[in-house]
Amino acid sequence: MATPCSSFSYKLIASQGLARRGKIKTPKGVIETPVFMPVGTQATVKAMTPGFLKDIGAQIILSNTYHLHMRPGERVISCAGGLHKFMGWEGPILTDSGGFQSFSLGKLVKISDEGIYFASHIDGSRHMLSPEKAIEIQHLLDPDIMMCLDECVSFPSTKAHIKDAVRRTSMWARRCLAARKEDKPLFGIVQGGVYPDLRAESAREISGLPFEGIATGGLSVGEDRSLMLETLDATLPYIPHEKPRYLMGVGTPLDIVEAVARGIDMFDCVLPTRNARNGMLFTKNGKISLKQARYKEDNSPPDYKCNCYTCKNFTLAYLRHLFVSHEILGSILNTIHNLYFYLELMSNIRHSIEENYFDDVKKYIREVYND
RNA sequence: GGAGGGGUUCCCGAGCGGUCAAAGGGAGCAGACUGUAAAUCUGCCGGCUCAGCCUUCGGAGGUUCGAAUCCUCCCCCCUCCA
Repeated sequence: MATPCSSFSYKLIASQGLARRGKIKTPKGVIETPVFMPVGTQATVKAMTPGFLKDIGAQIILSNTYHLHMRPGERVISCAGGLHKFMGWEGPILTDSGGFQSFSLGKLVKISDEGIYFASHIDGSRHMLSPEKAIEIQHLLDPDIMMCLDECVSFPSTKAHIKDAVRRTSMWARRCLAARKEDKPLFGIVQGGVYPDLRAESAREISGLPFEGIATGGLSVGEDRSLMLETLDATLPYIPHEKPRYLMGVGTPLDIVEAVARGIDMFDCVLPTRNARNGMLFTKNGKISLKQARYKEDNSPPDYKCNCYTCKNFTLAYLRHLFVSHEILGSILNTIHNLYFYLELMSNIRHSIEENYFDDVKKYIREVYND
């Protein structure tokens, strides 16, 4: 299918089973997939400098329309020359639409066909995000990939409620397409809760529209892993092979491996960065909680096999001390490590698909991260 | 020497006759975190043979059906006056 954005393309270069190894071309560079996108909601990946991100191999980061609209406002960013210049990150950026905030902001939100009504989480002021507005803001932010405004529904929800969210998400998808300018890649988002028929319906509708990529949203919102994977299985057959497929907001190392095995190309998740700030490290031997007393005098690195700056230079005893003392450096070092772990995992996944041993990676992660 | 204030569970600190194993912080311990209202949130935090019992509110006596709370003496600490 022809796409309206000549500067954007997806190329499949290898596969193993349903798992895909590909390349996404953007004006800001090529993205090797499967890819993990660190989350930088407020035009910053918390506790990281753009330089650190580059050093550990981040290819693309995610930012957020709702948050940047509230503060500092898209005009400030546009005036600064766009999001890349504003935040000092030269690589590709994907901006989420703010649809997820209809889920996460809970009581501060009201939804109608027109759009999402927010009471600002900052000062309580009233705002409305319509599909057209979400696209307009994103154009001003000037990312490399824009996301459609969707309605992300919490779990569990009634089928009627989800059916309505699917209907609205499809309608908004068309309106987003109508509002976007030809040169800016735009991804559609599939909803449908955990109902296979609604997922299929949503996937067919969204896939029938001329998006550059197709995202699956509304998962990992409370349902357990097996249900999430069943839902993915019910969704992916309806999503075209020639476009990148993005599973939004996912997930744990095991979630990612399972989703790659089903043909997902792109991920983003707050876990490595948030959990780092909360004293939890991902390692090749499983999770480490720095607040545990057992690490008080442990002078080993978090992970002997890890080559990140943190593991090469610091001990668990020190990292625990920083965490317990609420020292800023703790957040920085933990975030460097966790993102390095995620990005290295993705690199291993990519290599394993090319060399046909992805099953080994899958098996290994299942053993270490099976909770 | 005189006048006043105070000693509470690891620490700070409320309580001022029963509803007190004793508010609230902190520390400690454990858990959660999935398109970030998150450097956040939750639980535990005297002991036990644990729907009950035992030991605790500077110490020793006493009043009372009942005391961390009232009385007496003693031991410490702080402020002011000589």
